This record gives sequence, structure tokens and C-alpha cells, in this order.
Amino acid sequence: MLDLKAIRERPEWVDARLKTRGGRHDLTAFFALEADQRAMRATTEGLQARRNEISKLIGQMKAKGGDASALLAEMGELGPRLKEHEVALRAKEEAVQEELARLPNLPAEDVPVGPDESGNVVVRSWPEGFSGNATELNHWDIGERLGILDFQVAAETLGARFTFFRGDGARLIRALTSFMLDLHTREHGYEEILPPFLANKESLFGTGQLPKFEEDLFCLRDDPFYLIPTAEVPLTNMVRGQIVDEAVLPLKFTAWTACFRREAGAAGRDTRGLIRQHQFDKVELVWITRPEESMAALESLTLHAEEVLKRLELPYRTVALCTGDLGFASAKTYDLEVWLPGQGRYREISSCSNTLDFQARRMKARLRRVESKAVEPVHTLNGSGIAVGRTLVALLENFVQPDGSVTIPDALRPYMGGQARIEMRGR
RNA sequence: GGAGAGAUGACCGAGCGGUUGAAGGUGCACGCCUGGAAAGCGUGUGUACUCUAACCAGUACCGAGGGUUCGAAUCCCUCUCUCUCCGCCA
Repeated sequence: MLDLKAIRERPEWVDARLKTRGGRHDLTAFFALEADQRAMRATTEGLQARRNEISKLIGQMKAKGGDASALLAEMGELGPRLKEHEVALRAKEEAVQEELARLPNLPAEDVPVGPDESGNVVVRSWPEGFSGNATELNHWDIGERLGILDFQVAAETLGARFTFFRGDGARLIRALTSFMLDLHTREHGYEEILPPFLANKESLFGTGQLPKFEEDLFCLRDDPFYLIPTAEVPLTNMVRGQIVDEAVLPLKFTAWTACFRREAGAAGRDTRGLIRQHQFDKVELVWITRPEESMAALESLTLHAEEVLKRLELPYRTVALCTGDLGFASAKTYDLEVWLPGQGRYREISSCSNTLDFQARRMKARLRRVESKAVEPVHTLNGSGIAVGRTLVALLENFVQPDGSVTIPDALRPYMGGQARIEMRGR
């Protein structure tokens, strides 16, 4: 949520920043609505002040046994009028909040301006000088042939966009997860969290999935919960409604969770394979920081995610998203894209964002300064560290051997009981 | 699922329906005192919003939402959560 006071101070600038995202936002109408609301507030509060004053006088009058009938008469007239004003004001306030909650975050100053993903900028790639090779072998072919991915069973039992991992496939997912969590907890200083996979409306509003993107979420029928689309939701909401001491920041959380997405708007895209599933595993990274350190934190967080790919020897590049490609809550985002030989191109495997105080305002997450005791919103960041299913895709396509087996990178072998390759198993 | 108890400020904890944003304590900040510290004494110490250049002033908030009343932290209703006991259960 944008800071109402701040955007009121320079509406033209805000309007211009929002326009770089490409969406349409009628700020003129919004500001008119908001000014209207403030006028209503002024008159309502005036009436409330009068009511309080009269009530006080009546109390004093009665205490001395005086005659309060004139005051009671005024109240009889003022009461209903005040009620009307209060009801109208509340409706107006809700309208303002509704509109405000639908405005996306403002892109940071150093975000490249562009209309869509074509405007994104590659900031670095690894290994240096790498030029991708393309192969005929898709991960789904490799995986099915090895017997570690079963799309057939998934399709028959559930339908599209689900997978049964079998044998070494299931074990690889588990190994990758452990490897990533160990890296982040032991070397990058994160606290490991195992959060609930369900979240309520308040949490989803806090991180920005609601109210705008409800159609992307799985919702329970009989209880007021949604399946989480990312661990960003529970992890960031750990500070919802809190005033944390400045001294405890930054908080750094990492978690493995399954993630659930309806992919409502993605019909027909990536229908084969693991790339776009209704359920997938992801290790997430979340920081809660002081405002002045959040941009540096984004660089650190991104490097932590990159380290996963380096250790797994997977070629990737880091891309700065342009204004038109930024997510709703994000002010600045780096995507990590891993090279997939089977597709002959880079695909997103991590997205690291600084939302500044945008989510913090929505969830009322604040810090108290040690020196001044002042209270202000924290900054929140999140990034995949990294998407486990897509990592498996990258392993299969990058490390497949001519005989159809797949070698396991050194860093992962301890997590596979020393196993060096995935081979055909008779079933 | 059944029965009971509770939800007040950073924390503990009072609060006959009226001048309570909320006693008292703890903590914290500043000052006095001291060679320095402790103790002691004094002062201050919620969040959000409106108005203002600023000061001042005003409004809302005592789990959430309704209601009664001239007036509700205090009375009534609903819900949520926490705790205890019983049942069930991984």
C-alpha cells in the first residue's frame, strides 16, 4: 500500500511512476475521492466533538442535580445527524482504502523503464562467457525415461499440471530442498521456518495477493483459508501487526513449502513438464529490514539465491526487471534465469524483490527506533532460494548423458547418499 | 465436539455507565544528586488520523463486529483467539 500522505504531496510524480508500469490508474478520481473523504471527516469529527462536550456537560449537570433538558434536546437533534455522517464517512473511507489497496507499488528510481519483459536488462551471467547449447532432450522425456517423473499417473488421478515424483525423482526433490536450506541457514545466516501451508485473507492482503489476484489462489470450501501460492505469505506475515525493536533487524527467514497456484490465466502455456504446476516445492528467502538497508539487502538476497545455482553448476543469468514487468508489490526485482538446453533458452527459476514499505503498510508491520523511539514501517523483501521443481528440470536437461542417465553435481551428492548419477531402473 | 475462565498501553495490573487515553507498578528517556555508579527524588513516556508553517486543538482506538444509552473499557448480543477440564485424534 502506498503512503497516502506521501503520494498526496506529489501526485504528478506518482502518476508518472505508475504509468511506467503500463497499467491504467485514474489518480485524479482517486484524489477527488480522498479529498471528499477528508472533508467529510472534518465535519463528522466536529459533530463528534460537540457530542462529547454535551455528554460531559450533562454528566456535570446531573451530578449537581441541575436541569439538563436543554442539552438533552440538542442531543436529540444532533444524535441522528451525527449517525448519518458517521455511516457516510465510513462508507467513503472504505472506498478510499479499496482504491488505495489496488494501486501497485511504485518502481524504484533505478529500475529500467520498459513496457514488458522485452525491456528487462541482463545485469550478469554465470559462468562468464557461457553460451548456451540446445539439445533435443526435454526434461519430461528424460524424467519419464528414467522413471522418476510420472505425468501419466498424475493426469489420470488429478488432471493437468500435476506430477508424481518417483524413486530417485522424489529423492532428488528432497535432496535439493535439504541442500538449499542447509546453505541458507549455515552459510547465509537465515533462520529456518516450517510455516503452515494455509493462510487467511489478512495475510494474503498483507503481501498483496488479495484483493486483486484472488483468481490465482486455491481457496478452501468450508474454511476461510487459502493454499499459499508462496512461502513469502506466511514468512512475511510473521511480523504482521507488530512493532519490532529496531535492534532485532534484519530478520532473515528461509522455508521450504509446497506452493499452490491455479494458473488460471496461463491456459495452454507450458502444459508439458514441470515448469508450470498447480503444486510445486520452493525454498523461500524473506528479509525484514530497516528502510535504509533494504536495497543493500536485495543485493545480498539475490546473491544468496545465485549461490544455489553456482554450487549446482547450473548456468544462469541475473535480470533486472523493467517497470512494465514488475510484480504488484515490488519496487525492484531481479529474476534469476537458468539455462535449459531442452528449451534452448533461459527460464525464470527465482525472483527476488524489494517491496520497500509497501507490504509493511498493508500488514502494519513497524519498527521502533532505538534512539528516537519513533515508529515507522519496516521494509520487506522476498526471493526464491530457489524453485525446487524447476531446479530439477535444470539438472535433468543440463546433466543428461548420451546414455540417458543424469549425473548429479558434487554439491548434491552428500544429500543423495553419495550417489553420482540417476540411471535407468527396471520397473 | 462439550463445560468453564479470560482478552486493557512495551510488560504486569486496576478500572461504581459520566471530567479515563485509561489508577498503580515495571521498563524506558531526560534532569537532580554522586568522584563514578547504585539507591533516592523530579519530569516525561501509546497508535492512527484531521487541522496547523509550527505550537495548540480535535477525532478514533481498552480482542473484532453489532446493539442499548444524552454518554460505554464498563451493560446486552454475535464472532475470533487464549487458558483449564472432558471427549476424539496424528
